Formats: sequence, C-alpha cells, structure tokens
Amino acid sequence: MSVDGDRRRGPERSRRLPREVRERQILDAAVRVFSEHGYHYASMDEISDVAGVSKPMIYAYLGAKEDLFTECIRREAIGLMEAISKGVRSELTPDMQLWHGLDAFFGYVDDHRESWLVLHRQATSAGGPFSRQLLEMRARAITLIDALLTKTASSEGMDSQARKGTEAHAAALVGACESLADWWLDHPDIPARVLATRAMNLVWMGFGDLMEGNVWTPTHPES
Amino acid sequence: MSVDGDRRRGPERSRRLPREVRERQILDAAVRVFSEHGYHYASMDEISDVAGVSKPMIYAYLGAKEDLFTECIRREAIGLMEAISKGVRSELTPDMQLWHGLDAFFGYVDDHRESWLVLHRQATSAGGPFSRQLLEMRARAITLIDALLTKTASSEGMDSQARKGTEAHAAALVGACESLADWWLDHPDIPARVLATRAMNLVWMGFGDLMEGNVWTPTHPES
Amino acid sequence: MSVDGDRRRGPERSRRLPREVRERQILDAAVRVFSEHGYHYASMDEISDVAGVSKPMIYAYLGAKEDLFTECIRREAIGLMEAISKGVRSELTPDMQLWHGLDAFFGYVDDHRESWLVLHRQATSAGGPFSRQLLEMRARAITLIDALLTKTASSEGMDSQARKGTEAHAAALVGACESLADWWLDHPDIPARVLATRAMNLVWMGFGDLMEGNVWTPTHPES
Amino acid sequence: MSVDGDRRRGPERSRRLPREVRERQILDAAVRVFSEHGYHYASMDEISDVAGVSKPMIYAYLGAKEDLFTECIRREAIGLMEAISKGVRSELTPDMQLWHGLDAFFGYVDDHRESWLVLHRQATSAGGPFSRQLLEMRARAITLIDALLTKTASSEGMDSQARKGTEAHAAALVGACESLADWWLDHPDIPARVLATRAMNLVWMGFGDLMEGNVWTPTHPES
DNA sequence: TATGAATGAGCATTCATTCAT
DNA sequence: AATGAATGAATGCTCATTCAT
Repeated sequence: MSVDGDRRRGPERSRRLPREVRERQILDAAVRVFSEHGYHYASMDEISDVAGVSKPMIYAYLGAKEDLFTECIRREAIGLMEAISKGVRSELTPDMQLWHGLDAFFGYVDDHRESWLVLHRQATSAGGPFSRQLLEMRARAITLIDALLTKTASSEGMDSQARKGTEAHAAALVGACESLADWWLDHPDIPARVLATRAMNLVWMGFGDLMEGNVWTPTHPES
Repeated sequence: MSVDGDRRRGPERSRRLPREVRERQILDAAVRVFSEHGYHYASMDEISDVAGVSKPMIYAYLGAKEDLFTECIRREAIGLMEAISKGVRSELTPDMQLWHGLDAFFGYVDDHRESWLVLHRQATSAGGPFSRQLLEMRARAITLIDALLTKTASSEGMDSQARKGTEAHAAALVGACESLADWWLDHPDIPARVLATRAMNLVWMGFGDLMEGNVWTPTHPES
Repeated sequence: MSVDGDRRRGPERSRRLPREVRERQILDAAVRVFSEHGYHYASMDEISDVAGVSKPMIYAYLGAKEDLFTECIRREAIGLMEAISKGVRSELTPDMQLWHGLDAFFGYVDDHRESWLVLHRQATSAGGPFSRQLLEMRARAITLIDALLTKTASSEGMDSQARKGTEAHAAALVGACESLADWWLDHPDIPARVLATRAMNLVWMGFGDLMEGNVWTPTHPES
Repeated sequence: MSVDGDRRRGPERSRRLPREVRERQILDAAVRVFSEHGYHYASMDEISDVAGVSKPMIYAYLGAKEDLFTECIRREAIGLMEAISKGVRSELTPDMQLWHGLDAFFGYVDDHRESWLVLHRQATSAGGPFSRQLLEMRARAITLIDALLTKTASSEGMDSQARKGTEAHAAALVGACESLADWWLDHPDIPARVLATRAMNLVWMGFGDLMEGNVWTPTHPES
C-alpha cells in the first residue's frame, strides 16, 4: 500500500550510461514490475523508480506503456526460444530432442519465473495488441515439435492419416506445457525435471498410441 | 467517441423490480462486459449502462468492482461445474463418465464463450483475489477426475506406486483442457466433440500406458 | 507517431560554423516552426531538428523558448519595417509615399507569409511578454503615417480640430491593414496590389472627407 | 506563482445543482480563465477551481479542454451577435442601422472584455479547430453589413460596378472593427461611442466616396 | 564548439466510489 | 427502491531545460 515503502531502488543510479545499457535496465525493471502487478496495475512511475531512471527516459527510449510491454514480451520470448533451441540439438534422436526441449523449457521457466509470468499470464490477458507476439512464439514452438513428431512418424512408417494429427498433437502438447508451467507457479516446490518428465510421458506415450492406432472413441472405448 | 453510441441498453429500464431480478440483470451485464473488455478495461459505467441500472444499485446489491467480478466468477463456475456434473452419471463406467464429463465441458464452453472467457482468461490474469475461486473449481475438477482414474486403476490392479501419479495426471488433464478450450476461442471452427475426443485420447491413452508401466524416462527412452 | 518521420532536416549538419551563421540557421528554423504550429505547439525539439543543431546550442545562443520567440519577432519586425521604409521615399508627395508604403507592406506579407504569421497572429495571442515588440513596431508605423497625413493636412490648411484626428486615423489605418493582411492569409488568391489599393482608398478617401469636414455623426447623419 | 494564492473561489460551492446551472457556472469560469491566461496556459485545474466544481464534472458536462473552449467561443459568439442584432432594427434607415450595430458592437466589447478576449485574441491564435466558429460569425456579420450597404447603394442608384465592391467593403469594415476593438483593449480609456463613431466615419465616408466614383488609384491619385 | 543523456514539474484525463434526494 | 450529481486520487505522457563529456 505504501507508495514508497518497499520500493527497491534498482542499480546504483549511475549517470551518463550509453543508451544500450539504459534500455536493458529499463526492460529489466519493466519485466519485474509487470510480472509483479500485471500490466494494468503496473505504473510507469514504479517502473522508472525500479529502473533507477526518470520517466522521460523510458518514453524516449522505449515509447509508451504499450510499447514497453510489447518490447518486454518480445525480449523474453526470444530468450525463451533461444533456451529451448539450445536444448534441441539436431544430432540427437527425435525423442531426445523433444526431451531436451521440454527440459530446457521447464528449466527456463524455473530460472525466470518473472519472465514467464509476463510472457504467459500477463500477455495472455492484457488484451489485443500483445497476444500477437505470443501467438508467433507458440506457432514456432508448435512447428518445431511437429517436425520432431513427423520425423519419428515417418521413420516408423506411419500412414498419412495418422501423420495428419501430428500438428494438433503438437498444439496440445504446447498448450499442456503452458498450462503445466502456469500451474507450477502456484506449486513451486516441484522440481523442473519432474514436470518435464510428466510432459514427455504425456506426449510421447500418447503419440506412441496414436501411431499404433490405439485410439479411444466414444463408441468402442479402448477398442 | 460518443459515450452512448452503440451501447446496447439492456432490459427496458423498468422500475421497482425485486432484488433477485436486479441482481441477475446486473450479473448478466457484468459477465458480458468483463468478457468483452477484460476486468481492467471494463468500467462500472458501462456495466450499469448495459444492465439498465444506475451505478449506486450495483454497489448496493453487489458491492465494489472486485466483489462484482468475484461474484461473476462464482456464478459462472457453478454453472460450469453443474453442466459437467450432469454429464458424469455414476451409473456409467469410469471411462464413459470421463468422456461425458469432457463432452459436457467442451459443450458448455461452446455455448457460453463469454462465461468461459471471464472464468479463465480474465480471472487468470486479473490478479490475486480472483484466482481463489478458480483454484477451488479446478481442485474440485481434479478430485472428480482423480476419483475416476483411481477407480479404474484399482479395478485393474494397479500398484500403489502408479496410483500415486493419478492426481498429477488429473491435474495435467485439467490444465490441458483449459489450455485447449482457451486455444479454441481463437479457432472457433472446430466442433466441440472433436476437442473432447482429443482430450480423451490424451488422458486415457496416456493413463493406460501409465497403468501398464509404459513410462518414458531420459535414460531408457521407450524402454 | 515516428519521432523522425517527415521531419525535414535543415542545413547539412556541418560542424564548427561561426556563431553568426548558427544563429541565423536557428532563427530561420524557429520562424518556420513557430509560424506552422504556433508558439505553444512548437517544440524546441522540432526547432533544433529543423535547424540541424542540437538543443543546447539554441539555449547557448538564443536563450529560452521565450527569448527565442522574442528574437524571431524582433528580426521579422525589423525586416518588415525596412521593407516599408524602402517604399516611403521622402522625395515623393505624401499620398504617393503612403501608397508605396502600403504597397511595400502588402508585398512583404505576400513574400513572407511565415514572417507575418509569426509577427501578427502568433505574437498577438501568445500572451504578454511578446506584444511589446509588436506595439513598438505599430507605434512606429502610426507615427510614420501620421506624419504623412499631417503634412498633407497642413498644406491643405486644415484646422487644428481636424488635425487632432490624424493620429487616431493613422491608428485605424494600421489596424485595418493588419486585419486585412490577416484576413488575406485565409484568402490567398487576391493579388497584393488590390489589397494595397483598397487600403489606400479607405484611408485616403476617408481622410479627404475628414479634412473637408464631412463627418458623420449620429445626430445629423450624412449631413 | 503560488498555486492557490489569489485563486478566487467562484460561487459559494453549493451542492446538488441541476446540470444546466452547473454548465453555466463552468462556462463562466472557463471564459474568465481562458481570457486571462490564453488557451494553452489555462489549466483545467484552475477552471474547475474558479467554477467551484471538481474536474470530473467539467469532463462529464462539457468534455475535454478543446470542447470546453469551443463551447465558450460558441456561447460568446452567439451573445455578441445577439447584442448586435438587437441594435440593428429594421425599421431604421440603413445608416442608422449600421450606426446602432457598431454602437452595439463596441458597447458589448466594452461590457464583456473577457468575452471579446476569448473570442478574438485567443480563438484566433489557438490553432485550427477553433477558428471555424469565428469565421462563421464573421461571415454573418459581413453579410449583415453588406445588405445594409447594398440597400443604400441601390436606393441611390449605384451602378453595378460599384455595387460589386460592397462585400469587400463590408469585409474591410469588419476587419477594421475587430482591429479597433483589439487595439482598444490596450487603450481602455477611450469611450465606446468614440470608437463607434470613428468606425462609422471610416466606412460610411469611404463608402460614400465609393458610390460617387471617388476612387484613388496609383496612376491618377485624387482624381 | 557541440551534443547525447537526463530530468523536474506539470497537465489532461479517467474511474471507482459515494452522497443527497 | 432508485438515481443524478459529485469527487478524490491516480496515471500516462510531454516539454523546456540542463549536465557531463
């Protein structure tokens, strides 16, 4: 409640820094504040305060609140995708690539809760202009996973019918992972690896069944 | 620009209605407005306008904006849970119960997009006080599903080790469903039943593997 | 939106120019920007941008915004008075002097619309400190015209009563000319000479009547 | 400089007044403040303060600053035109109509300096959107005067050539009157009637010459 | 000489909320 | 029961102005 009470000043307010540095400072502060209060309750005043910079600098360097938020999302999305890409090395088998991707994802979320909060919870709900970045990121993730599934599928001689479902499957996986990560924020005592394993099982086992034609349908459950 | 422009007035502003009716009017309007603009962008002015009721009435009957939103969530959560409960009839086999539950869920979301928007997207992101309702609802859903899985597991003679995972599995399913429903809002041309089927496969197949000890681990993939 | 969009950069930002040159650059830019947006909407940023000079230079050379504006007015006022003086050559008869003065005035406004805008429209309304320059200029103009009228009057043997009205008459003429010039800005297709002629008629004919004692009064209209 | 120092509170802050009354209060205050500081330096805070009303009321009743200013101009323009119209009674001879019109004009400006300041000085220079009201008012005034001149001209058997000049003559008169009134603000010790008389002479004498073909031209001055 | 970096201070605007009737 | 009238308190944003280099 207190306006100034627990305000932690950011970096030692050093002067005359090059623009690049200031921009990073500001973005760091913005991610922190946005993740804490959400887009709407975050005030430019607090961000400037946390960043150790006056408000006009924020406007000069990163534009209005919307732009600032968008840039936060962009930066964090790139960070997340890079972390994942680093895990998915192409010399591995598809399943190990997937595993390392998931592991990297949950590891990243574990290390950057704030980033994930901003990326997922805030960006999802803050309304229109922001979701685009998210959608793009998700689309890239889905494509990536889809490729892995497809590679496996074709090497295992799956028929085209089943192959068609891979993208949907990938989408479901991505959604489930987001959901898991989100849920995780409220249950922080579970290790990242456990979540990754659970996600891997969900997708891999389910996918295995799919490939083998084990499909549940209302009329003949469990065939 | 115009304050009154395309504002669709709600019910004919008739006077002296019993409290119960007024409350419903107000809640209906609130759900509509919240789902449209999100919690923060929704203004009490617009809600009162849409409801065809003056603002002081809203405060008198349903309290401040937060309370109003909370009440919206509560009402819609109850509606959703009731719809699901109606699907899950205890005389069915567990898998059919699950199937009908999923079907009811996606059917409800299909019929009440606004409600789901408020329930999930807005409530998730609007910050603290609101998530409690959500968590409760989710907890109840998880318990329900967990019971189904457990019943199946025990009837199939699963060992206690595997049985322990059921709750996590249920949680994952719930999360995946939410995620699917959420994603669905942006891809509205898919029929509800298709989503229900996909969800069912994800959980049932994966669960089947789990019960049979088919578990993927980093060390012996696909054992 | 874009900060730099269609901003036409002024002179090639060459370095180390003598102060005199810089000052002219800056004043030129300032007159342009002030005339375009008005005193209040003109931003130092834009002026510095148009001038091709950094803001601190402006402050170093010409002081704060007010000073800068004052200097603009001063410079343009001098320019205008010089143009007029050039027209009013003392070897001519008074009426031809007046005519050439008016002609020069409207010619100048025609050629320097920006200058006139700044001088009259902006300076008039921008508030206190600026009007002084204007008043001085106007006073000089009135004196000049009054002298012409007086010379004519005395050569025509006017009585002292009528002679007293000359200054007021001069003031009215100046006001009318300003007003005409101002109105002209919004009707740019009329040639300068036409306006000069109209002004001349207004003052000369009216003055002629005045000298002859043809005065309208409420009691004996059109006497 | 002091923010609150000489702030004269407006009407005894009485509560629960009908909208109509509040609107008038607000407009009165706005005219006063705008006339004093000019559009840009006037702050909504001061206006609300002088009006004895909170800022939100201003926005609710009269919109943003621009709208408020526009409304001020509109109201004052109407007031001025009404005052003039009352003077110009159609049963009079044209010259007496003109005289009473001028008399009413200068009388109004005398009694409502603030209104005139807002109408003329501020509105002229505050930039785009506001000048329209002014132009309309001026156009109506010109039309009115033109009609008077034309009536006289035709009754005196003027040729069509001369008749053509009447509108321009009317425009010049209006401009001259504005200019005179404006100049008057800085020389307040002259009685209104004197100005009206001067204006009348300017236009009527000049017009008389015009009708008689007494026209000054550069080539045959004083012909 | 010349400027990128930096800010204090102010202003329009909005909104949830409450009286007085 | 119902509401028009009214406001306190914030918040996003801008701009003239000045250091430090």
